[in-house]
Amino acid sequence: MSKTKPSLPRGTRDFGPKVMSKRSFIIDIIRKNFIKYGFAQIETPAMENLSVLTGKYGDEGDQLLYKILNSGDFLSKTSKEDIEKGSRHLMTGISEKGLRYDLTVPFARYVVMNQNEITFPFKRFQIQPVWRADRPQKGRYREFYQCDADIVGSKGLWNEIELTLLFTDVFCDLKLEDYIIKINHRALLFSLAESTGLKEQIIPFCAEIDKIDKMGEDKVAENIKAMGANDRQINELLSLFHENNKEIILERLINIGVSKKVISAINSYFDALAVHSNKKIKVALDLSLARGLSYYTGMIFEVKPTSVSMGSIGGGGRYDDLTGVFGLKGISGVGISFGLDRIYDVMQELKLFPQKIAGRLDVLIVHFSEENLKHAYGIVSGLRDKGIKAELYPETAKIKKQFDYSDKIGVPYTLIVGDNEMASGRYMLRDMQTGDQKPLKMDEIIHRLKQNGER
RNA sequence: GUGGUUGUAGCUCAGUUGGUUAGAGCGCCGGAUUGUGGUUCCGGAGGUCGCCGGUUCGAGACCGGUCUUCCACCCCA
Repeated sequence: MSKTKPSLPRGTRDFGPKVMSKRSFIIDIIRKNFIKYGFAQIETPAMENLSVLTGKYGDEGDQLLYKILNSGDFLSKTSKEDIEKGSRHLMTGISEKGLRYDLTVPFARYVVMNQNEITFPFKRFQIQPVWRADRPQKGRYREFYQCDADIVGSKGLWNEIELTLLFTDVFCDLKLEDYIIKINHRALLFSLAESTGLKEQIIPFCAEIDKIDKMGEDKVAENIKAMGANDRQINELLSLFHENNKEIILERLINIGVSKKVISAINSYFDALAVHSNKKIKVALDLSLARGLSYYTGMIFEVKPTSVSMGSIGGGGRYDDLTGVFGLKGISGVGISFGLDRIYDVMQELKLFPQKIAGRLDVLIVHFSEENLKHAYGIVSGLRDKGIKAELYPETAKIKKQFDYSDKIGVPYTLIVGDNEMASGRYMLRDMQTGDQKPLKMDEIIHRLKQNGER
């Protein structure tokens, strides 16, 4: 067999122990909060049938789907004509499965397939990787984790409020403060498009105003004009974006035809959040927020870091009829998603990871001789039985080498087992940070290590 | 998918208009130090210059392709 140079597909990564402990730090906080809010965990397969995935993410989304070649002689049922018709047509004959693109659509499929067992409202969370055949950049990967929480089968506004609080709690626990939750409502966007005379071009219209931050409003105004809006309509639109007072904005939106029901929902939403004044809720109405995913129908959310150049680190919204395409009508849902990999990148850039993320060990036992080593067998087990993460240096080696190892793995304490210790029954516990060491009895050692482990 | 950009030791990078045996710092290994790590000193290992092909007497350097990195579109977590 010829030797191959090891390599990884573009946009995918290995996670070593150091990175993994930081990723786990984030995941643990997200999971803990999901559970605190009463969500139940599920998992779905990495691959789904293409019939489930295609057509749910718009044309661009479909192109970003990873498709899996059929097994066996996948060309046997194709003809020359199929090949001549192009890869798009050919694909339908040779590929029936694809890697999931997000967690929401597989969840919708799950809900429909398990509708008889599910009690609504159903709250589920899911933390799994998704795959997109995108071109990688910073903060953009081909394999990345999403952490989703959705509530289906309930139209109550409390769900939106609760998810906003969930966003807030997670970022608070992460000590990530440089972010803003932007919210908007599809109905507002729709009315804006209508009053700008672009009712029929709602999607391109949204795509344009979504770019105001990036391209500036002059350029966007120009593009909207090219779509057919007149100067008066454009000025009207821009003046709305210039308005900072939320009440005035909402009032003007009523004037352009947004239903009072939607406006009062938005008002109730902000009022309810104001009640939770003990939390620092960083939420703002942003009329330019559009979001791409085509299935949102109500309120939409996006979490943007404010001091780091990075795309959104979370998002979500309400979808009234996601399960409809799978044959289950009338199930409304709302959900949010945390982008684990981007949260990691932001926290890394802002140096927000705690200095001491729980290490893999509480204590390492070092020794001077074969006899010491054997004597220590019982000590490690004893410590482990007490719930202490303990390791025994597994072979005789120079004590210097063993301390060197302790240093590198960053263990907070070493326990020294030598002839003196064996004779006295008191073992030398060394604090690797300060260098202080003291001969202690076993129960004192356990007490000390447990205290340190809980910190 | 379109356009650009990057690649030299484990890491960060030097390497003149193409010219002997490709360098540094950090890290790594060993020793100074046979019951004590982080400092210091001494010694050592480590490179098919991303990969394939071409031009040339001669390529790390030039050309083509490919993979990878990052960036701008597109889109998005």
